[in-house]
Amino acid sequence: MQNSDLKNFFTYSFSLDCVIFGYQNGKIHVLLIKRSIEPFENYWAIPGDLVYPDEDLPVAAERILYDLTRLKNIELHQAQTFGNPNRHPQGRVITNAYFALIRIDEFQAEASSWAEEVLWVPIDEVPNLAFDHNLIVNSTYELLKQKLTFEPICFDLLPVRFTLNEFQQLYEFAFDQEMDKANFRKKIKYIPLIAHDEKQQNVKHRPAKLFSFNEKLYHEQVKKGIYQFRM
Amino acid sequence: MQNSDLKNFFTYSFSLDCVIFGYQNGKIHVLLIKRSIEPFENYWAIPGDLVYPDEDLPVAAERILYDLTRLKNIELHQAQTFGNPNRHPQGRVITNAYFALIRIDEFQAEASSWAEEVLWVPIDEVPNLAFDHNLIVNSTYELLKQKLTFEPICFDLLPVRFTLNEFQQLYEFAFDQEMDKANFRKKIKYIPLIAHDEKQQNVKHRPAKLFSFNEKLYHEQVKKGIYQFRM
DNA sequence: GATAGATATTGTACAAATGACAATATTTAA
DNA sequence: TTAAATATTGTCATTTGTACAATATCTATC
Repeated sequence: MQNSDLKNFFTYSFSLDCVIFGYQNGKIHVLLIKRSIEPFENYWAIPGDLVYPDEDLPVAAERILYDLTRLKNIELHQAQTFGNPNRHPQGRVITNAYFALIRIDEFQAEASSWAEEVLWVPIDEVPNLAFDHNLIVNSTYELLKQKLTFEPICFDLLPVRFTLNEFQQLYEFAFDQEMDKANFRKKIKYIPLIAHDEKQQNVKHRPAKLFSFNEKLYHEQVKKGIYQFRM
Repeated sequence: MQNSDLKNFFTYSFSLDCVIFGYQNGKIHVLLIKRSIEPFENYWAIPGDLVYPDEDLPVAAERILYDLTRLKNIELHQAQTFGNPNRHPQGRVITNAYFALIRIDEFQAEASSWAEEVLWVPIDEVPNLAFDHNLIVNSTYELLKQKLTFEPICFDLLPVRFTLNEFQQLYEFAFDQEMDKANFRKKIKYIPLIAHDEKQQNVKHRPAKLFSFNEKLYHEQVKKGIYQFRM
């Protein structure tokens, strides 16, 4: 990109910021990067950058996340758009937040490009961030909590094959609500799960059966209108 | 705006489209305008236009809606952002949808600016629209239905004082589900309503009691955490 | 002012879902 | 073989949901 182009681009441009929520030890974290460039050099921020002129938003989300953190194969979901005219000190930059939920230990984040460091920080210990990124993180966290009720994104936080107890623990954490084991199993009766023959390994007690989310059946049922996910 | 500016602006710009849902005679409608300008001249579309470089999004939403339809004092809510690179034939235009819910008979929509006509069309009879506006309308309608479940925005669609039957009709339409009268009354048992002494007027049968939504009590209960609205 | 017509409002009985608690089953470790 | 640990299933009272019926109250008409 030439300098003159950059100038025009930057008087009115569109960026995309990724709020990556990571689950570990029963806690939700957010992935931050340290900026090595102006503006807000040396500030912590969420990974984000300008969208290319010919790039679709979901593609941009993946590219930007990979460029800055080397994370890939993560399903990103659209969140809110933030367009305050003063949110970026160098010009009008409207930004669209995308978010994802991952298990921290299944991925390896590495600083790349102009990201100097990466850091997982618990959601309730987020420091002062660059731009309006605190607003973006908080708003997106609220949205996440709502979406957990209506969309089966909780499975992003579980291993592909999980025990019903793991599922229940996640539920209890996400909705901050304890639940009886037997009753939890009744509650999820209609969620399309695949029961495998395989069992939990290396536990000092009766191993639990492993399940996985039946994504194909889920989409079929939703399409037919015979099922709507609700936690 | 000068011609050269316009050119740069238009190679990469940001617009805002308003999905205005209107309720009348037990049906949800969408407000359309007929475009008198290219591209998509003479096509029906939802009211939308470019956001000014210094304009915040909520302000732009109000301005654009007023410019094209003369509607004002309507509470607009942000919905999704649509950024497919080919969605606009003349360049890259990313657009952010905003939506609102109103009672059609309480407002007067009038074509203005480059809108040649305005039209309320039932949600299930929306014609082929300009750009990707069918996608925007459908996605936003899904979002609306989700929000109706968790937030008491349905009362925006009812008269301030309404009968339980009116309320039920709205429910049945919004969720596309018929319901027994007696059972509907049980279902809404915990929704904070004020029962007035006043009754329905000018009907040829036993008039129904009038109710209104107890917004004050609702907010108090939500604040205390003793109640969460759910339809 | 009595009665039919229309819709509002309330009641009942059964089915299904929920919640608290208990019982049984399967594995490891000793 | 038995204890320890957790998985899984079962029971029953309570609440909520559903279908249907009964009663109440108003208007219109004679």
